[in-house]
Amino acid sequence: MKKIYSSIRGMSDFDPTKSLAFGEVIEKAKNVLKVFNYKEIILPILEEKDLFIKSVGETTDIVERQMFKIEGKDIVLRPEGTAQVIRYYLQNSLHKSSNFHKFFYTGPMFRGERPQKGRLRQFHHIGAEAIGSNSYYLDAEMIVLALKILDEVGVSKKELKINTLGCDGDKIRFSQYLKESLSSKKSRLCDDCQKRLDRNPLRVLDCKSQQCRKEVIALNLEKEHICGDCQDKFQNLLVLLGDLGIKFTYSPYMVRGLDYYTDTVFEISSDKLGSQDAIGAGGRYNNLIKYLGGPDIPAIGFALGLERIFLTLAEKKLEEKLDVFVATTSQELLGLGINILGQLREEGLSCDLDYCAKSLKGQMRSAQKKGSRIVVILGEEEVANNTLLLKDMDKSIQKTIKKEDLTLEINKIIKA
RNA sequence: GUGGCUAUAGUGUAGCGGCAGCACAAGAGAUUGUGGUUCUCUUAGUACGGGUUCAACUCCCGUUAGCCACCCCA
Repeated sequence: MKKIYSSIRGMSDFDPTKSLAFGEVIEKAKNVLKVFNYKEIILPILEEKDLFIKSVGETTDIVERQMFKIEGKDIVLRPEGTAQVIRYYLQNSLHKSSNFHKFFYTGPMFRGERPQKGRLRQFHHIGAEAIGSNSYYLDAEMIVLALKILDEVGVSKKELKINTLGCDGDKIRFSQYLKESLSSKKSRLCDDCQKRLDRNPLRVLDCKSQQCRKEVIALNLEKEHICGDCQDKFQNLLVLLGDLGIKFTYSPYMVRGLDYYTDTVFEISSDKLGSQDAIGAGGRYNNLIKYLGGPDIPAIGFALGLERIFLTLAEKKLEEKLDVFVATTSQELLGLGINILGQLREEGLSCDLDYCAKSLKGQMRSAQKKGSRIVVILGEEEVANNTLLLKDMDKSIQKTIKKEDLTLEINKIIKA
């Protein structure tokens, strides 16, 4: 038996129906982004590995074991977009051209995880970044924008979770505190958390294990680890969101897994997704630009997972209907048929004919299957009289027209 | 990355250690230039590679892919 190649693990094909839905979602999202004045940038799929080590974090799973490397080079397939946008921003010294920028991007991202529903090795993000302001009004805009996009594309049920991690100083202090206060109880934490305590103590906070949760609650954490400024800002943001009518859940134990996040973090989830329930997430990354060698400029962004968005959408029967199908009574007339197609396509009408030598009956069947609104029938009789037979498929009526009236008559039917 | 489950025409599904069925879809046709309903016919399958056995789609191992939970994240 001949070998049939299959796609690479975790990388799926989009069939015509999915592609149509994909295009529709992207288009709707882009319209919202445009209304919010975000500018699209299209960036390469390959980046220097070090960019992600420095931004996402050396000890994160993404960097430690999920990146696809180009053999023999320090180049990887991008696992996410934020670091890349900042790379672009700094490379072009955009802070010198204006003190505030809004960008968005869409495209494939790559992470070598074990695939599951809602978790692919090649998946698609649509992400937005706003660079140059630390205002909580901007935080609110970001959240409103993410929700608005999801509304527009038809994700009805979703939950917004929000938290603040505090500024860099807060994060360091709090990590230290957790390390110290939990070290005596280390043996009671799950295996994962014992490791986390050394490497990334904040992650212990959102562990799902009952035992770890108990220990975290026992610490009786207030928000004292967050400095006054950050607390005020966060409070203001929550009030503002309330005023804007945004429903949210304050999730004090939510910690995002990418090192660059600071202050406000949020996540939007759906209960239709099973284990991989986050359809979008984002937050501030006020230190990233400085950390990547640029000036001290605050920024915030989010990313939505397109495949996960699709999973939440009820499967719609999306079909592209054909305006006109051209049927001929013999193969010899195909040349004339093709001329007609050319004429119709100039008018922007979608049309097609049969290349498989089907009988007229067969052609009618396939016209019907393609959802054709109109069938143009071309036979010897029509050729002799310089006419065409025009059939309205919905009404099941047909009439003979003069060849030169073709587009006129078709438009009459379509616009009726 | 860890543990587990699954794999049968294009799709959805039966079945059995001894001839692989069904439905839908697809193609052809039903007095010859016309679609949808109906009827007839046709095409098409045990994911891949090994092993056990007289005999494997069935049992075992491996590979690949998908799924579930964990992990991670969008």
